[in-house]
Amino acid sequence: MTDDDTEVPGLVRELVTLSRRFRANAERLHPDLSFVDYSLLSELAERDGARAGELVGLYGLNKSTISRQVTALERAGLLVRETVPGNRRVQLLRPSDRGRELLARADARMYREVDARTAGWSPEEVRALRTLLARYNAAASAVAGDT
Amino acid sequence: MTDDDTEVPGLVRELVTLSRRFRANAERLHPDLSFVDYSLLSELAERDGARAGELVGLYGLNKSTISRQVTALERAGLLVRETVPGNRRVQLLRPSDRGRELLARADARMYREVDARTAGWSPEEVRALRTLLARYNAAASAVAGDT
DNA sequence: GCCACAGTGTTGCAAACAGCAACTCAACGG
DNA sequence: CCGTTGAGTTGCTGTTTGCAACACTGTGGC
Repeated sequence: MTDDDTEVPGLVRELVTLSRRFRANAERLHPDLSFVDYSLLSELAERDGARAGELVGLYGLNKSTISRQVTALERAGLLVRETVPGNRRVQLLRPSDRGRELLARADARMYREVDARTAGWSPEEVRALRTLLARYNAAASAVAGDT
Repeated sequence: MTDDDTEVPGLVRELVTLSRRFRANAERLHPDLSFVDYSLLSELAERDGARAGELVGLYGLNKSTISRQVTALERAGLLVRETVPGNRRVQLLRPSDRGRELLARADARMYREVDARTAGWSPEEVRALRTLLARYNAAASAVAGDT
């Protein structure tokens, strides 16, 4: 589009590196809660309950994948399913107390890690990265159209 | 550790969302070259050759994982191994012509995608995201100490 | 020169992660 | 009542990853 095109290849490389690395790193940071489990619980806690379909849309995964991961979390006692009164097809997913507990511990480690990596950054820079990533992620949902 | 701490949780969530989503999206964008293959070829092309151990360090993966992925790429004819004269232990990995060809196609799609997602951004914003991510990734290597 | 040791990569095994297609069950519209 | 759509689940398969054990190369005593 404009002449910021020269930035795009570099941006792609950073996005790829981050994506491939972040998961492995998270596994090391909190071995008791896998990256997948962490991401799901984190999302459910943030939204205070969500349906499986929303998670499918959010991560662009197949519904069978989400179904299995939810089942695993439930069996591990980290999440509970609530049936919505008016509609027996959908189920509201919510982290259990134990789930919140593990999530809080994992969160603490993640925050410490990101803190460490952004040590020496100005508050504005941290904020800018968060804001720009948020915009990018939001655009992602729109572009992909993966509902 | 200043009062930008309030930004960190939000930043973590964006990083998680991006990491979990980006891979699935890349698979859809260029089905002929998996995300894993793309990341490796991209890195090899950029550095114009690298050793397996460097890739291990870069992505924080187990060396067996890299070994297998390199083997797969070689069998697919997308990469060649060169033995370094002075040292028969190491091998220099390089994308083959066919590898570069597929990489170029995948790159084109990735660039288009990122372009689309950053449509409406100012050049400075795109540049800022790239720069901040680059700094974050660079810090990652340092913090993790994963050599 | 030989032998322990460190470096580099490979392989056997097992687990987590993911997609596709076929299925069940619930809701809705005639 | 029946066809259709929506929401999840399950069988099957393939990929991605880690760990431990291995093979082979180079290096440094001795």
